[in-house]
Amino acid sequence: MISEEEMQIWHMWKSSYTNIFGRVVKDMFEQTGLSEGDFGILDRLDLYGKGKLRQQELADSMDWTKSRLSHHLTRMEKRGLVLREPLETERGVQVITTSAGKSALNNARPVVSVAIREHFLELLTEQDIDSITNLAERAKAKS
Amino acid sequence: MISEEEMQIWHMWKSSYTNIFGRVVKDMFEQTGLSEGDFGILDRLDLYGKGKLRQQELADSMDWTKSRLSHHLTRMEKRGLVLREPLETERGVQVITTSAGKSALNNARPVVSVAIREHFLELLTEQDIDSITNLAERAKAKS
DNA sequence: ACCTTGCGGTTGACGTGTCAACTATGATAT
DNA sequence: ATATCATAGTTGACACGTCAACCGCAAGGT
Repeated sequence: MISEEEMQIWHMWKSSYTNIFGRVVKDMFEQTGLSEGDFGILDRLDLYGKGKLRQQELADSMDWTKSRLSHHLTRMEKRGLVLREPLETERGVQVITTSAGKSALNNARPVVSVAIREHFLELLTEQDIDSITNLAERAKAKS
Repeated sequence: MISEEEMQIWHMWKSSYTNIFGRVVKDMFEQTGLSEGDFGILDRLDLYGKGKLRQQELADSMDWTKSRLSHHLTRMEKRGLVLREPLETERGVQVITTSAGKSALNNARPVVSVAIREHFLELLTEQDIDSITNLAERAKAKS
């Protein structure tokens, strides 16, 4: 069993995340039309693959299941942000950023920066950063 | 703009939450068949209303929109966990926990405790608890 | 050659959330 | 009494995620 105080910690932790993350995502969506997922995908295509990546690599780098990615790409393809092309050398699919995707990404970068700074980084003390770093370490090790 | 390190903090923070929260939710669902939302609703009905609550109060206490709650209750009603009854004295709807709902809740409490302890509390130092508390304060103030 | 295995990806069903539009009803002002 | 307004709740469309079942294709073993 868990004490009332411990349960409070849990609730505070959840609501902090929900609030902050929600604000960042909302700003981004309102100002750029991109969701977190959209941004993550375009970002990785740009950084790791200069605009192209194999679907499976992409899924791995985002820690997403192939199903989740497949669904998401279907939606993004419909909006003209990316397109899919079969690989010639081996089986599998290349995901390619369209020019619309590129400009959406470039558009979004500064917006995302500002939102993260304003809604998240601004709130953090040095100690918080320590905690976040350490907790991330311990949380990852578990998996 | 944001430095590489700052972006790392953001990513670490997101993935810690996703990992930990995901583990808790998964344990709960696998062992009790309840989602976070289900549990939250049944919990509040029990604590604040001895099994009954007006829909709007419930929504407020969970920080959910009425729409979100309405959708969720529709699903829970279908599964026999709660039922809805119009108020006689005023307009509005009473949400009532069924006996199936009650036993699901009692069933779930210890499971939730264990999961939160194992996946979350175990990972925390005193300093982390401080940080969580303070950040929650600052994150709430903003809204 | 044939069969199995595993990888890469898609699909459909369903739970979850948001948003905007809608209905209905109580409260308030004139 | 009537018009207006706010509150309570529902609904439909759609984005997002998970899960399990499925398809197609390479690689290896026999």
